[in-house]
Amino acid sequence: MTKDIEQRLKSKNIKPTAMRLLVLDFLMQQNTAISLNDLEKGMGPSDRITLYRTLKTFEEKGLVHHIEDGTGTTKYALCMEECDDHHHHDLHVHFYCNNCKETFCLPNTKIPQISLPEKFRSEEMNLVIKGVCDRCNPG
Amino acid sequence: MTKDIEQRLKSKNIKPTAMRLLVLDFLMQQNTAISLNDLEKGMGPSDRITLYRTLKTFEEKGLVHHIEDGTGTTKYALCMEECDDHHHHDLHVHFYCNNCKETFCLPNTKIPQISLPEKFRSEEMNLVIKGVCDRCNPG
DNA sequence: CTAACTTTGCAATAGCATTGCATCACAATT
DNA sequence: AATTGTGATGCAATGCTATTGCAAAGTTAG
Ligand SMILES: [Mn+2]
Ligand SMILES: [Mn+2]
Ligand SMILES: [Zn+2]
Ligand SMILES: [Zn+2]
Repeated sequence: MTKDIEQRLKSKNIKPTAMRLLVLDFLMQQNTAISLNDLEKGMGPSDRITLYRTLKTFEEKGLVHHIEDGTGTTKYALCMEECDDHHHHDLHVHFYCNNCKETFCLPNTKIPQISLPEKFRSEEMNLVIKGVCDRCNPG
Repeated sequence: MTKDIEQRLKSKNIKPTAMRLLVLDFLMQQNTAISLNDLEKGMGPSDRITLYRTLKTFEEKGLVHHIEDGTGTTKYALCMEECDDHHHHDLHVHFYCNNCKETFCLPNTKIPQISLPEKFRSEEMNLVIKGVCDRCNPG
């Protein structure tokens, strides 16, 4: 149902254009975080910059979040929490597989509370764990 | 004492060239992590690429570690733990100040143990906290 | 001194992120 | 229905950082 997708955009105050419907549809099919390149290759022929700005818009509106996994290439994934245009609260851990080079959201693995030194105030946290993912692990 | 610095290089199996002595000296004067640009500006006139490779060498030998703080620019800082050419164990937290834009090592703030989902195996961890640093915090 | 190896400097390239601007699509207004 | 304003899109250009190739200079061992 494209209605679903359209509704999801509207609920985040994003105008549901054709391009945006396609991008969101594509994002919903992923089970790993993807790069702008991945998006470009995965979609039909479309302008890279428009895709870039679509992702930016989605992020601003709290529909996707970006992940800096240490590869130098920003990855994007749908938000699972109730993010909005004012706050992202992605306190889940991200995982980068050294073997298959995929980046995962681990929505059920939360970043624990950290007690910082005196007078440091935390506003955001980003924890990336690198290793071998479930699919690449034998056994 | 330049002898000190020289010894520190030798103990990590790094040949103490003039350039490397200067770079290490500079690094030891910092109390935040610095970028290649910072290094270039902070040093006398010197070749950017040589500085880049010097940092790479230092990192390979376990003298410095790099930090991806999410700004897109890699930062470097001296290792405090007993890293060697085979293993970095920087399980401390890094902090990026949204106000002064500096990146800090918090050597006394360790990354807690995280229990990952079934079959995910951890090899490295990187936790960056963003917020306001002690120097930028009133009170 | 010579030969082998390492470090340095300069030039070039590769990648990704980001911006400017003109055009297009759409929806509200008259 | 024509007008007009706003946002979305497409294309070109740029900026910035990381990275590599190669030749010159420096260092060390025999
Ligand atoms: Mn995520
Ligand atoms: Mn550190
Ligand atoms: Zn994997
Ligand atoms: Zn600060």
